[in-house]
Amino acid sequence: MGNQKLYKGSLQTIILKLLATNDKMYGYEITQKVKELTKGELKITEGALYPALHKLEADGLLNVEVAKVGNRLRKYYKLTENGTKETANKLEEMQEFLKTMQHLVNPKFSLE
Amino acid sequence: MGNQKLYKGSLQTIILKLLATNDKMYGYEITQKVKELTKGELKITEGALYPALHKLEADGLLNVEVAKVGNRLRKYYKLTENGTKETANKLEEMQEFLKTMQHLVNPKFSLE
DNA sequence: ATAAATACCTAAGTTTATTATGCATATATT
DNA sequence: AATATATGCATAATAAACTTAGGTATTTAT
Repeated sequence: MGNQKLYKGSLQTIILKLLATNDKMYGYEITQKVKELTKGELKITEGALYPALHKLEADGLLNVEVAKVGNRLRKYYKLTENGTKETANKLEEMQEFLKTMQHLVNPKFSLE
Repeated sequence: MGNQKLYKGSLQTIILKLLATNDKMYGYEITQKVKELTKGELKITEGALYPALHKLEADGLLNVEVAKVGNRLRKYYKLTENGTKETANKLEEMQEFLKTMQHLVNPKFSLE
């Protein structure tokens, strides 16, 4: 597993992008999806995830809908209208960041 | 300018990479070089830079050599042998991070 | 039975940066 | 000549975003 600390600052963007692709997801599902998509390279800890979800909800970017599956709770999160807009912004910023960083650390293989 | 907070965690790698390319540099020069290379997208603050340089030196990855230019001091930093090894590691981690992130936020344009 | 997986959560502490200062010399502008 | 900007170093207080460690409870696999 690579250097986890490089991912600092990108958690919100990752969550928003997943919800843009998957419509609605619950917390545990997000951790599993990220693990799967990154082949174990990135493991979202719950101590980071849940506060992040609560903040996104407080900021009006996510809606929550509680579901009961068997005897257990699930909280499904979904993008609000504002959340969809903000996702586009954050993805653009992320793309610019990745391009800049790629250029910085390896000019030969820059994306532009 | 994009989202500065995405760069959190990558400062050490950026410094090491610059020193791998430019042999020796002083602090202020690093801030200017980064601004130039990123076309103003990333501005290294001095409050982040100097403590980072001191830490890299304390960790034995950099050597410092003081020079006097006119009446003003410059502290030239240079990779140690260990620093060169660590730079290679950190650049590999960075490449993996960038690839993973690219894949996460935009699977279509993934680098592999 | 017991362990591991699923599912939520919070609090203390750490890391890494930003913001705000401070000091001093050199150069450009009014 | 006075003032602002650029060069060059540095630290301290604060903030942001995590990790680590802990808690509760249900479901499935061993």
